[in-house]
Amino acid sequence: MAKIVLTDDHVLLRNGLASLVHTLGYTVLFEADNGKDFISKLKPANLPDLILLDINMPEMDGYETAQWLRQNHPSVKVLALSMYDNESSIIRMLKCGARGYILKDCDPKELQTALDAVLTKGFHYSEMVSGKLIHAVNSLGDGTSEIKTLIELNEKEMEFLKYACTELTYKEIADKMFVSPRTIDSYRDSLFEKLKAKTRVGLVMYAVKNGIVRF
Amino acid sequence: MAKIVLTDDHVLLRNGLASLVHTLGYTVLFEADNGKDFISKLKPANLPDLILLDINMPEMDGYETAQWLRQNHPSVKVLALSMYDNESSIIRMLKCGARGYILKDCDPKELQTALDAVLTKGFHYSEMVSGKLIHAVNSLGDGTSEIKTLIELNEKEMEFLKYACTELTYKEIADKMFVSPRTIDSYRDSLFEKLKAKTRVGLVMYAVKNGIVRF
DNA sequence: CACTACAATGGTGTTTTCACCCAATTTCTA
DNA sequence: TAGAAATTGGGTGAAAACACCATTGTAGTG
Repeated sequence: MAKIVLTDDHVLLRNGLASLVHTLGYTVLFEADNGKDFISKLKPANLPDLILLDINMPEMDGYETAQWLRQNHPSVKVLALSMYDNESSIIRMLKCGARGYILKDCDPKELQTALDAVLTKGFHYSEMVSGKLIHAVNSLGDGTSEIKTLIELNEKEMEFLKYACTELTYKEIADKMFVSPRTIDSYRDSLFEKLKAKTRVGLVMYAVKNGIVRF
Repeated sequence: MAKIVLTDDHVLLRNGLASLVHTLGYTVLFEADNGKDFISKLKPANLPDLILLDINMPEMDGYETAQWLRQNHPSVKVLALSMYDNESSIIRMLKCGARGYILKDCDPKELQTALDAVLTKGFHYSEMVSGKLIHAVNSLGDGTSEIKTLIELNEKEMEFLKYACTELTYKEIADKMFVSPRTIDSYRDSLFEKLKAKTRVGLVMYAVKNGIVRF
């Protein structure tokens, strides 16, 4: 009987998952509100077989948690759970070590399929969330290899992107980040290219879609 | 034994709600994916006592559904369910006839309290979702009265706001809406004032927070 | 009817954003 | 170790966004 942990900041959804997981014959080892909570509740002597991991959470999100798991307890399989099916989140999560990726509004049957697949086969790519990824998955290898097409944002760009979602002007953002306004221009321009955006609004919508800003 | 209907586009969350509602001793009459689905499944001969209604849904959202219910079946009590606790959503939902408003990440106990309160007392204001509203609720009256502080957006402003969340320039938006660019300026300025925003990014973030744009 | 309110529009000017070209320094890498 | 790539920064000009003020027409209201 496989042991499963649920990590999601939405208690009610967790409840739904718990009952479903229970009826599927698995054991819910425990539930956690976020990555930090999960780590604090984890007992190395009684590791779960699988963790159902939400991406957008306060304190410590799904990406960080998955990475931590890969480094500290690689035997625990990660099945990512997300609100939206945008390609970059999926790839990023898979890159962090997730064995599969399902949507919160999926059918319970699909969750069951995914759970079974990850536990038995070790992964679940399904029809890869509305047909995305077909081109990217091929170059995925063993799960630790790099993905070239992935959108990588460095620390600075990430920080800038968050500020870009506020009403601060670029000059004000420059002050906050202790760099010159020209540098901010560079950050913006490189993000425009990476995210295929043309305006600041495009950046904001990208950040929203990818859970980079919480609201 | 009260009859309850669950309307939410997230199947898993609905599952959680269903099991919880069930253990609380209530009957789940049926579940629906969105407002349209709800209306099609509703049988006038067997009306529910209460509907747990999500706000952000495709096809027909919580606001529309609540309004439809108030006009067609006012005896059905509405308990709104939302992701985020921003004041305007709450007020708007209450104005559409909701008897209470709880968050998706609330504690199951709070849901129980809210359900019981709405079914017995007819309403549930709790600590009003993180202390907001204390000033607005006083002027609420019987639930059908107008609220002055409410943010009302007309059709044009709504349409503009959606376009503002794209990478279109104001000029292009003007073309799409068949008005002059000056008129777009007006829409923008009135939104700035209503939404207390200073920049287009502020408008976008408002739209995101309030589920005016889906992503 | 006069008065008010509001939606649509225009003019003008400032600030912010964006595009394009370029340079110095560091860091990575072949 | 030489060259490529990334990081930070600069200048300029055009386009977009924003502020403020004013006019017209229309709908509603006392």
